[in-house]
Order: sequence, then C-alpha cells, then structure tokens
Amino acid sequence: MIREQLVQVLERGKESAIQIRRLIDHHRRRRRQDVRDDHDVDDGCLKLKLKGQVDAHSLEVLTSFVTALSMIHYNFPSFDDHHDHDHDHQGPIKRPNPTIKSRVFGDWEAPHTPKDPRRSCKRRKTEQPVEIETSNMDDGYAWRKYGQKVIQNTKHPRNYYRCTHKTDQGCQATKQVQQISENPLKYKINYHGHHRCKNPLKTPRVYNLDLIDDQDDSSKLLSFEKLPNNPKHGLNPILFPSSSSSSSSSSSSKSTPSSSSSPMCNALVEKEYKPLMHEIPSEPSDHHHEAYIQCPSSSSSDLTTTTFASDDVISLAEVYSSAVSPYNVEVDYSYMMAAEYIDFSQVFQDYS
DNA sequence: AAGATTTGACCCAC
DNA sequence: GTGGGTCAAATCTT
Repeated sequence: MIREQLVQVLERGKESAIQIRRLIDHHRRRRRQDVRDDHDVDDGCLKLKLKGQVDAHSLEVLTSFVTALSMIHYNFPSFDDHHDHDHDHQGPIKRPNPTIKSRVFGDWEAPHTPKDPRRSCKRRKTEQPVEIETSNMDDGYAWRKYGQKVIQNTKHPRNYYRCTHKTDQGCQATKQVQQISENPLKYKINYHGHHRCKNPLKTPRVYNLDLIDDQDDSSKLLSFEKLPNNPKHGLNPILFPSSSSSSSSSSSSKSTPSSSSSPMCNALVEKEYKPLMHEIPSEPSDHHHEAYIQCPSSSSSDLTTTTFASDDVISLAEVYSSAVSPYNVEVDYSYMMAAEYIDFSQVFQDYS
C-alpha cells in the first residue's frame, strides 16, 4: 500500500518535471518563431508567464520529493539507519538506543530528566538540513526568532527561528538564516525538521498558474475573502482570469483578493471574474470553509471537496493537489511550500 | 496584554 | 576547551 502511494507521489513529481521541460521547450520554440516572423515580443510578459507556470510545476516536483521523503522516514525508520551509515564518512553515528529514547520525526529526543528541564529539549539532529540560498527571507511560513549567534569566520550573525506553532502544536520545524558575506543581498537558509502543524502558512499565497488548461491563456486564482454582497455565508469564491497585459489595474470596481500584499496580485487580478466554485452552505465557519472544487474541463458531476481558511487566496493547483492527496492531511500542507525554495535564475538565464 | 524579539547563559558535541 | 544550538528572562512591539 505504502509502496503504491510512494510511486503515485513520485509519478506526480515526474509528470510535473516533464511539464517544466515542455514549457521551456515550448517557450523557446515560440520565441524562435516570433523572431523568425519578425513579431514584436513582449519578453517581460512572456518571462513572467513562463515563470509562473514553472513555479507551479516545480512546486509539485518539490512537493513530490518532500512527501515521498516524509513517507519513507515515517514508514521505514530502519531505512534512515542504512542511509546515515552509507553517507556518513566520519564513521557511524552514535545513536541512542531506541529502546530507551523516542523517535520524533527524524530527530532523537534525549530522555526526560525532571531535574534538568533544559536537557529534555536538547536533541541530536540526525536529519540532513535542507540548504538553500535566496534573496527572499520570507518563505511564507510563520517563524519565531529564538536566537542569534556570531559564528566564526562569518561577517554576519546567524539567526535561529522555530515554527510559531512549536508550543501550541509541537511543530519541530526550525531554520537558520545567515547573510552571505560575499553577497549580503543573499541569505543561506538551513531548514531542519518538517512542519507538522495544521496551519504553517502565515499569509495566503498567490501563484500564477496556467496549468489547468493549456489552450486557455488565463491563470486561475480562488479567493475566499468575505465580501459584503454575500452576507449569507460570508464566502465568495471567485475565479480570476489573469491574462493581463497592463500592469496594475487593481482599482477595478470589482473586488480584489484580500492578500493584496502579494506582488503578483495586482498584475493577476484584473479582468472580470466569474464564479467557479460552489460552497457548501451548511455550517459556515469563521475560519474554514469546505468547498466543492470543479475542474473547468471536467463534467459538472466530477466534484471534490476540500477545506481552506476563509481569507485564503490559493491557486487551483493547490486545490487539486490538496483534494487528490493520497496520503494524509499533514502532507497536504507541503503542497503549499514556498516556491521560492527553487532558484530559477538558471532556468531563465536563456531568456534574459 | 499578548506575542515577538533580544541577548546572556547554559548545555552538548566535537 | 570551544563553537554552535537552544533556553528563558527582559525588553520591545502591536
């Protein structure tokens, strides 16, 4: 059973990787064609659109890996042992005896000693951190700073963050952020542990996605913001076509999503919108809503349900990902991992 | 007042 | 003994 799920998750990642390849090839061909035909090419617009599409697919690839690894770590803890021994060239890790120490999502907890409460929090990190370099400090998660340390041979101090939900939900995710000396505009971020909290994201996210219908040029974003013209349920799911040519016309008479803080938002939300989703009228909640999701290309009977926070602005891809996740609810949140984790500078080098 | 940040001290691995 | 990760009280911010 686990094996099938694992294959399924990885297959999805593979499919998305193929899509990325196709998108880039398609973009290259189209560009060559435009140059050959002597057409004016709005390169900036094209690049933005391609980036959005690649963003979405790369998110799926990343999610596939994260989900698969989580499944492996969770279901095959013995695999971790072999894995560590194989890759640790400094000799075998002195791992505590599992019979007396508990395993918590890849980290080994020290035994609890009431005399020294601090010691119970010390643990040996056996899991390799995920290391990225980025100029964007904000990865969308809610972090709380708990320390700062001057590290040898570095110009800037290292900052330590833990998930905001460590205390209320026991989330083990932490990250270390350090400014890179050679390039102060960039940060090296090490992520430790996985988010196990129910609501890891601090703000709604917006992605520019064109992956629902390749012929249709529009991206589709769903807003769950409360609008005055729908007082009954307080929910007004909206489909925003995003094939905008001008930059900012958020002053549209119609409503815009609540997460206007997103830099992509104004560019995306412009033209008239039309309802796509049908909310479930029963039990409206202040915080979460269930919603029927209908794929534009599917028949009307083909509906799935999912739940999102009332002020979420999310992409259809996230909805689909959430709805079809074969694993469990925890995994669903990994679909919302920050797209910024991927460095696209290489991908788009060709087009700059 | 509650939540976030700062910062010196503590603790563990090396 | 030292460096780095974490704690927790004090302080700041909202």
